[in-house]
Amino acid sequence: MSAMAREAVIDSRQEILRTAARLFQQRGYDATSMNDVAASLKLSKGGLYHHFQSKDEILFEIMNHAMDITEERVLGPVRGIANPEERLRALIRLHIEVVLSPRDREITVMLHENHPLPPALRRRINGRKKEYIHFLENLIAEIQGSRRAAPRVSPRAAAFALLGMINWIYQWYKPEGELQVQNLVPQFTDLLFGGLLV
Amino acid sequence: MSAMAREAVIDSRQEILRTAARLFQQRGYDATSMNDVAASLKLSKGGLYHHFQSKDEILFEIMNHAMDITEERVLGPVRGIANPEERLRALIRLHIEVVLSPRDREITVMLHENHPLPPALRRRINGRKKEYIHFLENLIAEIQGSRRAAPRVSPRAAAFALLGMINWIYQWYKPEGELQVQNLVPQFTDLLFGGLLV
DNA sequence: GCGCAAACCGACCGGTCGGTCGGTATGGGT
DNA sequence: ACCCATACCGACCGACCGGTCGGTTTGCGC
Repeated sequence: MSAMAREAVIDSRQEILRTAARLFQQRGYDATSMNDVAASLKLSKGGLYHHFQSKDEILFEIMNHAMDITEERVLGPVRGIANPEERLRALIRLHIEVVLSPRDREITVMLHENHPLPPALRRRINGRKKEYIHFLENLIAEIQGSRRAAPRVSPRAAAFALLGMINWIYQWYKPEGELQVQNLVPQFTDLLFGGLLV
Repeated sequence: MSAMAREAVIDSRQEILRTAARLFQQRGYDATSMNDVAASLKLSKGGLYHHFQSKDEILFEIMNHAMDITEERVLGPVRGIANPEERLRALIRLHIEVVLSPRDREITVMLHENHPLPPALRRRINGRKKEYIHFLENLIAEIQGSRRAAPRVSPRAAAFALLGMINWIYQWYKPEGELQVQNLVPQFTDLLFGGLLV
């Protein structure tokens, strides 16, 4: 197989994943049939099954890609920042931007559709999620460690709280609403660092 | 119809809803068939349809009941508290307890399954959710208003952040994990009021 | 102990689902 | 010009879905 043909395969697989992710996000995974996905790509269902073995595989690849995006666009840039507090501020901003990016529907699919994945595949996704949580937990511990007294909030609880704040956004966010991404980032950052009353 | 018979009807409807909520939470709404629900109740599918017109109706009643529970067990007790800060502290505790209560599976079904609801019914549930958000937003504004300087975090952003922190818990909470409800409540409360470093 | 409505059963319906398969079109390499 | 892997089509499958319906059982009121 030539290099060009190999890349064409990768391209068409990724185009399928992008379209499927869009449909899964809009209608939900169970409510979207393989026929729907195929038709959106101007493809027959048989043609679609030439590229993927099963609906499960498509969902898994979407979620795996979502974790790739997270590592590339959140963890990657953040690792280069020396100051821990600035590192966390950047992580909050980048994570929010990824969740709200209209281009990356894979993220919200991953956040919402974990039930339908077969257990073996779900464990692999959960493993990658746990890496992210540990990174965040250690980062928070590092920031807190520089203070003299032991903080009242454990790094683990703070990490889950922050993830909840951010990952829940897709449930209520409206692009036309009064709370836009540019207000959201500083407010969530201030809240995490200083609480309600700062 | 006698009073006893009328209550029996209500009872059997609520027993169906309880069982359906348990199954919907465990397997997901779409992945649970009416046959599954009927079989769990030792009922035929026809018998189940004697009590409910459609699967949609069951889901709607579960979510409506979830909002009833929230108003009864969170908003109700909280309204009697005069001090705004104490009111918010109680709301956080009660809301977390309701989300984590193994008895009230309706709550997590409501949090997770909004897509499958027909638009008309979904609007009714969303209306009730918005009332809760406004209550929380006004409460936060009241607390912040007692301070001299204008806070950096708007009541709206803080309300959504708090809801995200709490409503996301069902995604990661394990009863056997190290983060139990009795640690969770004070830590989330401290975080909201004072941030990471307090 | 009879009447009657409510509760329930089980067979059934049309439709859709994820997935399969034999066959055809296509286009780059030689 | 021909080869052949790859891409793709479209008819088809068995299972199961939500929902219906005619008929039977059940149990309370009188």
